Amino acid sequence: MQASGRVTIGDVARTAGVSVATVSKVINDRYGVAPETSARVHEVIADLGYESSIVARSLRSRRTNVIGILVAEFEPFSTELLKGISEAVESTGYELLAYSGGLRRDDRVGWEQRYLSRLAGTLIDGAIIVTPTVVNPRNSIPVVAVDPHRGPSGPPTVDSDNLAGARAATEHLVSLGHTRVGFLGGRPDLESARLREQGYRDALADAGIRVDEDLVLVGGYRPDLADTPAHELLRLPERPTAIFAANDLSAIRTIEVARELGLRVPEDLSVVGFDNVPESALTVPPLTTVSQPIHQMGAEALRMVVDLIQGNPRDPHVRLPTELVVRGTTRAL
Amino acid sequence: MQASGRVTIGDVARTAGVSVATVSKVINDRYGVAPETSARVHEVIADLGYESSIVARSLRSRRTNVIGILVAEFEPFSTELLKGISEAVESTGYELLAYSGGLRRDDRVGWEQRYLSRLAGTLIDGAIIVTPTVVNPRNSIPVVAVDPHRGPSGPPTVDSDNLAGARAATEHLVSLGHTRVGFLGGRPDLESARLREQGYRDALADAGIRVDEDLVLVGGYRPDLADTPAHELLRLPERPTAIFAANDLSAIRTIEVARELGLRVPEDLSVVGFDNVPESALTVPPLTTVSQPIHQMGAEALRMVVDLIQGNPRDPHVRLPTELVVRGTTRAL
DNA sequence: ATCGTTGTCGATAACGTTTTCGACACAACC
DNA sequence: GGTTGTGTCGAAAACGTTATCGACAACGAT
Repeated sequence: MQASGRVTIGDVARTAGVSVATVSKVINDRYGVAPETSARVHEVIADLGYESSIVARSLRSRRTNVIGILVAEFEPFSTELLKGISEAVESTGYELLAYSGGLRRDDRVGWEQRYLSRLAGTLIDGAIIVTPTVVNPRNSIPVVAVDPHRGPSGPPTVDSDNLAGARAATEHLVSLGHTRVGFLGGRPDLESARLREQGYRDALADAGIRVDEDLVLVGGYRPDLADTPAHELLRLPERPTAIFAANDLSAIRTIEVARELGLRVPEDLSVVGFDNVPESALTVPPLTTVSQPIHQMGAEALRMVVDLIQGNPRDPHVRLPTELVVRGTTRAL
Repeated sequence: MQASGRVTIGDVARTAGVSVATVSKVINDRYGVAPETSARVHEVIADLGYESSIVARSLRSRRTNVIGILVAEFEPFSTELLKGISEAVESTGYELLAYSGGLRRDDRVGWEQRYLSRLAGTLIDGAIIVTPTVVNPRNSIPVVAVDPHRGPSGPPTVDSDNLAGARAATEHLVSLGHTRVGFLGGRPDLESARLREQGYRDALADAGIRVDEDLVLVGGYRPDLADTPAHELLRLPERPTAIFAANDLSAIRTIEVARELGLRVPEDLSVVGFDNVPESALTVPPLTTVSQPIHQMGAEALRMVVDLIQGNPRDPHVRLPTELVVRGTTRAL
């Protein structure tokens, strides 16, 4: 009978000869419906292939069993995170909804609040926001941020030890004899980018190497935003012999730029990345990088948001260790 | 004033001193509202940080500008696809919503229809379903499937040339002198798995090698489902000297199993995968595999579903080429 | 017989939005 | 001064669901 495709609860009710209220009770296992009635309704539901609309359901009752993952874009980091989250969700009974608006180049700021407003209070019970700039603590639903971590008073956060990782990467280059080490930065509004730069500076300072500010450029964690600074670094009169890029995508782009300029990696230029996304192993030679346990970070974020939803008390900050992975793009000077 | 977190259109209306209808018109640029009123409402919207709820909006009007990507699980293939889709969506004005229910081990069948019923007609304008078993053509919204392709009469589909790819993989092994080549199959309900097995058989037949049915086992595209058949193959009295696994995840698991059994790859066993997901480069040595242009497949799927939504006439079947990528896990006998 | 209890069911009001349509004021026309 | 337009607005219905609460019947206990 269903007029236009969709089978509604009304269709089920009509077919089964009961009211929509009763059908709703059957679906949600509410008390107060006779066994035979329930059986009949179940039968009709199976017959018609009815599935309740998430949308209508969530509009009415503030509970959907869906956790939202809000990302600006599906790039390697956020999809790795997604894999970790997906593995961890299996046993929880929650469903996953990863959302990404079609962002224009210019409104890449403030998307977090916008997405949250559009989905929260209705579609999702909790959210994991990936690399948000600002996250408003006074939200209706629990929110966990991945990346920012501005001290113990900040919002619930999962991140990794960016400072130690960047330090290790830079120390690795220094130990190979590099003294002119360039830094291609990340998104300036992110704490992780700040910490990675800090680790770079700390390591150089410890080694007694003065930081040449010409060698410290700002990128944005995206290949297209790495292009200009990479060119700039590699065209310097006194070219750096090594570059530490703030994430793998930038490092990969740096290698490409180096190739375009006729430089060999690692013979003429050593490159280190950060993240250890699977793509980092695809370059030739494979990229030396700092590994973040991204899957584990995703799993932690999921556990945290579930705990917050269910009201379980817990430490709202998790920081996981990083580790240097030496592969093929670094070499002694 | 907002009582419980969420700012609704009602709050905006009250604050601006107009009706909700007027606010709605302002938001949607409908005709019939005075410029000054519009300006005032816009101001209030900015002040209150109002964002219309996707849920309520989509419940009422059958148009959301959101495209759903329905997956059983966020594993490497579907997330690669997601990246391709995400790149292609930028210019279209659509938003992306990737959905994955928390599937239990046993209800991995029929999830496509279930997800579709829950989201379609309401939340999303069109859907891309990744490796569905059945896809009902009589749906309310346009649906593009990635993977199945049962002839020109099937539903709109994007896939790759599985047959040629599997053929190339097997021929590669044969050309290296392998005659006992095992096949670790994929999800039996998928056309791609069928075709990959067919390509394997064809190549062996062409080479004049009889197919030993003991060497053809069924897996399921997942590491856990590859475990048993991998063990089985490698414990055979007459062990195969090479294994062609129907996807990279299975191939990677096969390598691990081989290691556990004390076999060296590629010295004692050559392994070829299928897909060329980034993870395939992470193994040591990196995996020889058949490359599918997954990003491009995602982009094609997106273009197709957008065309279908907008009613543009187009060929509902796209098949992209595959290519053998020889890396480190294969060696001459 | 009456009363409370228990079990079953359905009307109905929300949830936040869009859309339709009628109300109203005002200007312009004959 | 009536009639017709034109511009602006709001009341109300609708979307598909859940939650509340009252109606009703059957039944056992007084």
